[in-house]
Amino acid sequence: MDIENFKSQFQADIKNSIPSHSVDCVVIGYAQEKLKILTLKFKNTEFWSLPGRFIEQEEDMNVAALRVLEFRTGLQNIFLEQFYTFGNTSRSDKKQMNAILKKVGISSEITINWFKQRFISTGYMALVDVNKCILQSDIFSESIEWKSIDDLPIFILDHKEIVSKAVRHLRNQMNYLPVGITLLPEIFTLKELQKLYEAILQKPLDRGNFQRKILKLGILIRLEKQLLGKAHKAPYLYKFDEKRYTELLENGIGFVS
Amino acid sequence: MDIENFKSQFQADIKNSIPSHSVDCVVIGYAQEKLKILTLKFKNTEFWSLPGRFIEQEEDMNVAALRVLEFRTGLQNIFLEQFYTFGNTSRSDKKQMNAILKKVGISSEITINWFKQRFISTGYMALVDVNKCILQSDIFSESIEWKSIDDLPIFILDHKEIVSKAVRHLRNQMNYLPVGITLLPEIFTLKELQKLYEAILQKPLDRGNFQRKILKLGILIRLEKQLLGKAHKAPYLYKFDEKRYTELLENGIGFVS
DNA sequence: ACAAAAGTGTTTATAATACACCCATGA
DNA sequence: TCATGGGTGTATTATAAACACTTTTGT
Repeated sequence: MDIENFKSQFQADIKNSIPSHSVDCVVIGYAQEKLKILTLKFKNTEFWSLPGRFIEQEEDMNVAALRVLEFRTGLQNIFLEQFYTFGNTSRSDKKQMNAILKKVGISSEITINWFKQRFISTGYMALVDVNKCILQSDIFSESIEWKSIDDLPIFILDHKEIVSKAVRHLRNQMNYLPVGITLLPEIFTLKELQKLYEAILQKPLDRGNFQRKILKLGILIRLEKQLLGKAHKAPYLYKFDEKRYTELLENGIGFVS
Repeated sequence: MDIENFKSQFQADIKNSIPSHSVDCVVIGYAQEKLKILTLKFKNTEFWSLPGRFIEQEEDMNVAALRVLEFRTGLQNIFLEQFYTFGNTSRSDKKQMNAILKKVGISSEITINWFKQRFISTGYMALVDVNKCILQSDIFSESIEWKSIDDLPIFILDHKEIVSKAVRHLRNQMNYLPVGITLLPEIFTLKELQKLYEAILQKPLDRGNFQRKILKLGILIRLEKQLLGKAHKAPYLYKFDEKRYTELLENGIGFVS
């Protein structure tokens, strides 16, 4: 799709969307022992944003979120959860939006006026395996990247606050979220699982206690040992017992050490 | 204000509000050892609703919620917290709205069309002392009442679901919510506090363990004994140490026995 | 004296925490 | 054989849960 086609398609889209309301997604992944957030960079600027979307008149709000996620990551059946709706008037910044639209090269009155509205935005948190994502940029953005949560770029509007509220939600609701099964590859070691938990909780856990507690839950299936070529005992590999994992999640899987 | 004035005022209000979005409040009180919900009955119908409001163009969303609460209860500085945003298309029901508006006696095209929109609604939970409220009805409603949470009336649209999600939020977040200080009168006995906790958690608590745990927290100030004229030991009266209470709430006050 | 409910104490079971020990592996 | 990290065991402490004992009060 070329630029002009994209622009007219976009104008058709916004005509069919409900005004003043959008969804913004905080897509959380995990790599190099860090939590990662999916971010988009606006063309010719240093501003980044979260993947978002408007809501069509005949579309459920969570479907709107799911669609933008499918578009951006190429994944289906993504786990996502609404965590907060941002409704302060101060979150719109006409000046900043104007400047960005200009740099990006949007001149259409309709589009500019659309973005000048005061928006209420509902935040969704999604958990994905970064290695399975095929990232998709668009006409507004010059790149789409995973950023570590302790090294985030400059965001537009209140997107920084949206991210921090999502991460807090992740931490608070950890015991009720399928963090292990969504953020890790299918097969992993206990060490890797522990590192994930430490990344989320931001504190070190006792190795022995972590292992005993999580094994006792019966949500892990032990596979053969991993041959690393390292100068120490080879760790077992594990995968999740999906059925039991989801059963237990209902009542919360607590293992804060 | 007479009916015609009210109607034209209402039309002016909706002109100044953002379309497609509203706030609905689940106002929670406590009386007769039961949790209570504030409900409004539509004129000439058997349908009840939650107190709600539209959001003005230049108004923060939580301010919109606060305003409807102040109007309905006569209270200021109410504790309230957003808990979920309801965004399914199925939640609008043009037929039901039409029928109700007719019964209520609304004939204005503008008003009817306004209510025919598809709305996204953000739910707020509020905690109040029922004895301090001065309830305020309006031109649409024939009464405003506290209903026990286990004996709720028939609600319009998805308001039943909104209530149950609010109550679940209350239960889940109990340790982070100022339930005692908002729902009870200033002065109370430990028994009364325990009954409140039992009403929220929906399970009986051990008296001895409850007393010891909560006293150890240091959030209660013991007053003189209560003279009941009953054939048993008189209980102490207590009030909250507000400063310490709010300090502890930050990290959660856990005493599920 | 007795019943009823308040206040406090005791016992037991369970879980959290810290850390120690042995094992497997490649250099 | 030594260092490294993996798997498992144990001792200590803290918390939860059940319930027993004593106190106060009006009848």
